[in-house]
Amino acid sequence: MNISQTESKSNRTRSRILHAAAKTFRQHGYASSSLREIADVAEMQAGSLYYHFESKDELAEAVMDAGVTQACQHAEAGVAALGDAANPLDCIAAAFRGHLNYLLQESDFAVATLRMLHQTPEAIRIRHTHKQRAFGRFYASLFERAQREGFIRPEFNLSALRMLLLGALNWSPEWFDDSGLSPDELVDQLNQMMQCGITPDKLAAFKNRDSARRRVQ
Amino acid sequence: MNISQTESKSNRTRSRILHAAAKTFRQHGYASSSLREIADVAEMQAGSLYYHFESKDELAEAVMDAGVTQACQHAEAGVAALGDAANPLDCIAAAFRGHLNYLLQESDFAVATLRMLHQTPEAIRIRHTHKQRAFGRFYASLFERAQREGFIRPEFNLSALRMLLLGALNWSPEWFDDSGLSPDELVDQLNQMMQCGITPDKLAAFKNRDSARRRVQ
DNA sequence: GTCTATAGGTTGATAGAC
DNA sequence: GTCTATCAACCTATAGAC
Repeated sequence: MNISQTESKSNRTRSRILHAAAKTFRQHGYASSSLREIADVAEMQAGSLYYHFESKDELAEAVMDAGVTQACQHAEAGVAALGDAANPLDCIAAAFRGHLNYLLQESDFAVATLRMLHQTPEAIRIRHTHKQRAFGRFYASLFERAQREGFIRPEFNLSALRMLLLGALNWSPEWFDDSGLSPDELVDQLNQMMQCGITPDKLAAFKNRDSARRRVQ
Repeated sequence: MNISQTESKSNRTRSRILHAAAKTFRQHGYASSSLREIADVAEMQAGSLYYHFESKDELAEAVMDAGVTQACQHAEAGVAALGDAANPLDCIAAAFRGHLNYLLQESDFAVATLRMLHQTPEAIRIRHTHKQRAFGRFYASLFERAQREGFIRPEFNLSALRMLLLGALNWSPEWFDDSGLSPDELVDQLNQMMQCGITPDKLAAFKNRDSARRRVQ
């Protein structure tokens, strides 16, 4: 009893520090965030952080780990909710929905992670890249299945396609607040563009034929 | 004569410092890049930087200004090369081509700018946001014309669409080196997805466009 | 214009009281 | 577990020699 209560208390403090760090790192990046500021947000003194974390680096890495893990979990949960019979494009769309709702609503962790990438010591960056790849493979398998089953045209380079789309997601926290859209509306736009393109078919086909002819003449 | 030679020498040194700063900021971000390191790359002593720049902030802002300006110029140049008769989707594709070729090949400035955004003092960030908006309006006008003329379906929120696509561009330096693609191949994938989507049924429409685009390069 | 030397301030981290 | 006090290292920026 005593032990579990003690652990629970310690864990809650640790969590409070992690949230404070994520918030601060998100706002100012890694190097510009001092332990004094993080401690201030967590309502403690800077020296006290060291009871829970060995160094600033360890704290940063813990935030980054949580950032990838949580983003991955939300994307996977989106797919899982669809059930087994879903078609591959719906799976990708659902992963984006889970991922983006998390990225835009809940998460200082994931956004802090994206913004800290090129500031942390190299050892951290290397380890983080490996963890990130596991997340990448999850998405890669969704795209591979979709292409294999004929839902994505064979000429697409799946790796490039995946990274372009993840880039669109990852960049969205930079501007989303000014857009006036809801996360779900934004995902709808992305999925529409991804699956059907932006042109009205017949009009585009017609105009394009036109402009092609004009240019070839 | 003397004056112009002096100015030329001074300008060349200034440029050397700017390039060193861009390279260093790109690699480590704003706060983690010390003036000593920048000076080292520029092959001078840290104190000497102050003859050319008043502060680290001014140096950072100069790099960021160059980053937006150059990216904007390359996007505009891509469109300008098309001539007046080009259709709106070709204009967007050409802007992406110019923009992305710059972002992936030439530029420490633009990438450093993207990575410094949330680390600089707020005054810099605010001024930079204003300059960035001018670039945004350039793209916005391309998309508005395309939608007005029927090349983009009316249900698309143009602002969201634009920012999603620019996010895909802005994120590409993070992974491009591992992709094995050329910048032009990457732009082709992006433009294909944007215009026709990734599913098989619209392939024919794009192939029509393809011959037109390739003549323009 | 560039150098060296250094002031003045902040940072990550440690030690010891409670 | 948290606090206060403090150290050593590093940073930006300045001053003055050349």
